[in-house]
Order: sequence, then C-alpha cells, then structure tokens
Amino acid sequence: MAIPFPGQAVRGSTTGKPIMALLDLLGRTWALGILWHLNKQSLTFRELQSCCEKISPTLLNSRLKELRQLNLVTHNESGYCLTDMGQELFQIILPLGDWSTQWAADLNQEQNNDT
Amino acid sequence: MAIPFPGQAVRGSTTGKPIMALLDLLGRTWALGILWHLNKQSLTFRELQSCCEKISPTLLNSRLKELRQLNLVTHNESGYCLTDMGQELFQIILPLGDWSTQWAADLNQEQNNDT
DNA sequence: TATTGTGCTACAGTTTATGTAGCGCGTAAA
DNA sequence: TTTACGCGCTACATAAACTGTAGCACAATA
Repeated sequence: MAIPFPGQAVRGSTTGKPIMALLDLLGRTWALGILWHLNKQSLTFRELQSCCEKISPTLLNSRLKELRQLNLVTHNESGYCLTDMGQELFQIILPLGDWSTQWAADLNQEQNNDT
Repeated sequence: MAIPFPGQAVRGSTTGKPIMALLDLLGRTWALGILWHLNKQSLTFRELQSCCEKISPTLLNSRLKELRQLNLVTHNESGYCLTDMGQELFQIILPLGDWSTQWAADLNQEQNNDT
C-alpha cells in the first residue's frame, strides 16, 4: 500500500490536500491504535505486537514504516516512540478517550429506552 | 465485519473499552472520510459516493450502517447527516485539518534539508 | 557454545474492498 | 400510462489488504 504523502494522490482524493493524506493514513488498520499505545512509553516491536492484539508482524512492520516515513514515529534505544510531530497529533486525538466513554454511556441509555 | 460496539470485543482489544471500539471504527476504510465530508452539509448516498472518490457502493453502505447503528450518522429528507453525537466527534477531529497543513509543511522542509 | 530477546521476512490462507451492472421505488413530465 | 429520472441500495466476480505461523539474522548474556 503506497504511503499517503501530503501533496500526492491518496485513497479518497487526488487533490493532494494534507488532510486527505492524513485521513487515509489514520484510516488504515491499526494506525490509530499504534499511535494510541505509543503515547505513554516507548515499546519494542514485540511489545507493540502484544498491545495490539492480533496484529500480524507483517502488517505492524508496514504501518511502522509508513509512520516513520511520515515523521510521526521513530525508533530509539528503548524501542519505538512518537516523534514531536507524533506527540502533537496524539494531543489532538487524546480527547477521543473521554468522549468515547460518554458515547458508550449514551448508546447504553438509548438501548434501555428501546426496551 | 462486526459493528464495534463499546462494551464488546473489537479488533485490537477484548476488554470492551469504549476507546478501543472507537479506534476500531475510525480505523476502518472511509469511516473518517465520511464523517469529514458530512460535517458541512447533508449529502445523498450518491453525493457521498462522489465525495469519497472510488468508494464502492457496497462498502459505503456498510460504513453507513455502522455509523448509523452507533448513533453518529442519521438519514433525513435531505440525505445523510451527522447526529448530535457525530457533531461532537467531528469537533474533536476538526483540528486535524489545520494540523495536517503544518505537518505537510514540515515534511517538505525536512525533504529539502536532505538534498 | 547455547540461550534469549530483538527486529523483522516469507508465504499460504482468509477477510475486506473494488468495480460494474442493475433492481425496486418514488416523483414527475410527456 | 408510460417513459424517464434520481434515489438508496444489492449482487457478484475480481483484486487488494490483512492474518497466522514459522523462522531467519543479529546482538547480548551465561
């Protein structure tokens, strides 16, 4: 799967708009999960594998290559970690955590109303 | 593909944590793109198809079913649109737009430094 | 020298997504 | 009243993406 560089045609858009490249990237299996897990601490390849249950090493490696080339993730002595840019991106998606618990509560509420 | 309800096992996690369901959902092909395009206005099925270049009607329909069941998207007289909860979610991911342009600029910068 | 842990790669099998055709429905003009 | 249009889809063959398991090459430690 081609790496979605801003400025190039990506899945969903031929315009080259950066947001479209980003949405393509984040919309790939495990990409969001990898960013999410790398926030707290550096993780080795195999630690990442066990965090992301059932990710195959083949795919983990592909995603890591993409994230590294797009300057969101890097690799140091203690394993894989977010770059500064990756941290910025994480700060944006961080509120998804709290929001999702409210979302889950509302879905439950609704389900109860139906019964 | 099973709909990732919070509280149930999803791709990447068997814990049932809402954030994991959300990351599974948003990590599916086109899900983020659909939310992004529906923000400004309601769109018919066929308008969505042409916004999301190259999405197949089969898949668009699957994603819409998921998003509707998870109470993020609904369907009214003028087409598909975000629910209140969908709007909330959109507000969280909205900053991705501005951030992505900076990200694209930084990537370019870096590329120039290498040459 | 053997063991353990690292980051991977190979590859067959399965799942997911695409691409094209077209159906059934409602509206509305001829 | 039938022809035509746009709507939301569905069917299905083909293609692409992902999984699961095995195991390689390398480095550090025992």
